[in-house]
Amino acid sequence: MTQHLELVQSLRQAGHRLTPQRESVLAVIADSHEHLSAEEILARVRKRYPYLNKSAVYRSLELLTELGLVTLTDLGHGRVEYELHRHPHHHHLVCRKCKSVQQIDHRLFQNLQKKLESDFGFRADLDHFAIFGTCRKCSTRTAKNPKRHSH
Amino acid sequence: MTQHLELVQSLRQAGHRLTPQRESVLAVIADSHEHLSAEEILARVRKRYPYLNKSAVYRSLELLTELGLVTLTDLGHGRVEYELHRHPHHHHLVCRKCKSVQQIDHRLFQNLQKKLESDFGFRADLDHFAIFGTCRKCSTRTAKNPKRHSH
DNA sequence: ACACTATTTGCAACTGGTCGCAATTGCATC
DNA sequence: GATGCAATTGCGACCAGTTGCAAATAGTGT
Ligand SMILES: [Mn+2]
Ligand SMILES: [Mn+2]
Ligand SMILES: [Zn+2]
Ligand SMILES: [Zn+2]
Repeated sequence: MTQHLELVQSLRQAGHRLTPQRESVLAVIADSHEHLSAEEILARVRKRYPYLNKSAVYRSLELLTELGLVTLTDLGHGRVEYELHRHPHHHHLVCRKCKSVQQIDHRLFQNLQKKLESDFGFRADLDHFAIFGTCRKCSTRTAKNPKRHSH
Repeated sequence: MTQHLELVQSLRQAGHRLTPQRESVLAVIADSHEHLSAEEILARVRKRYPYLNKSAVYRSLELLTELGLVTLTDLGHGRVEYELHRHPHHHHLVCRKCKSVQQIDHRLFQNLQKKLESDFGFRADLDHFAIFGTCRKCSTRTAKNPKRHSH
C-alpha cells in the first residue's frame, strides 16, 4: 500500500506513534473512492479489526486531517464525510433542492485565495469546500413549473 | 421595533403563524450586534419570556433563516452562531492559530459567484461564509519565531 | 529480550442539536 | 366571542461527535 509509507513518515516526523487503529482507518479511506462518514469507516475497519472504538476513529481522523492525508467536509447529509486528500484538490456544489453533489476544480478558488493573501495577508485553507445553492435543473424547473424536485 | 413588521409580513406571506417564541427569538437577535449561539439566545429570551424550550429556539431559528431574516455560520467555536441578516452581507476569516475573526465584504465573492452561475448554472447561496486559515500575524510570527500564539 | 514512560486507547459520561408525538394555540370563520 | 383545526410547542428520547480518565501499548534505551 503506497499510503502506508506516507503515513509512517508523516507520523514519525511529527512525533506520533503508528498504531493499528490509525493504520486501518487510513487504509479504509484510501481504498474508497467515495466520501465516507465516521460511522461507515468504523463499520469497515471492524470487518478486519473488530476491536475498534468510536473515539479512536474520530481521533485518528482528526490526526490524519492535521497531517494532510485526509480531508473532510459537511455535505449536508447529517454527518461529516471524509475522503483521501488527493492532489490537486477539489470542491463541491450541493443543491439544496435535489441534494445533488457536483465536483468542481480548485482553480475556481485561486483568485479568491490570492486576493485574501494580498489584501489581508490571510492564508486560507481552501481544500474541500462545500457550497450550497440551487443547481441548474432545479432553477429552470421551479422557474417554469412549480412541481416537486427529484434527484 | 422595525424588525417586527418585517417578521409579521414574511410569516404571513409564507403561511406561518406569529408566535411569541418566534417573535422573542428575533427580538433578541435584532438587539444584539454580535454573533449569538442558540444557548445564549435561549438564555436571553428567558429573561423576558421564561417558558421557552430548546426545540422551539432551534425551530424558530431555522424558520427565520429560511425567511432570510437571520443568518448562521460555524465559526469554529464549538457551536453554530446566529446573526441578523443585514445587507449587504459579509463573511469572516477565522485564524486557526489565534482564533481571531475578521469580517470581509461580500464583493470578494462576487466573481466566484458569477463564475459558478455562468459555468455550471449553479446559484450559490453565499451569505455569511467562514473561511479558515492563518492570519497575517500568525504567519509572520511562526515564520521568524516558533513561539506560542496569542489572541 | 526487558523495563520505562509518554502517548494512545477504550469506556462512559457528556454536549449541541434533531425528531416523533401528544398537548396546546394562532387564527380563520361564523 | 365561541368553534374548529392545522400549525406549533414542549417534552423526552435520540444521534453525532467530544472529553476526562484509568488502563494499555509503541517505541526508546539497555
Ligand atoms: Mn470530495
Ligand atoms: Mn457575521
Ligand atoms: Zn438541484
Ligand atoms: Zn492568527
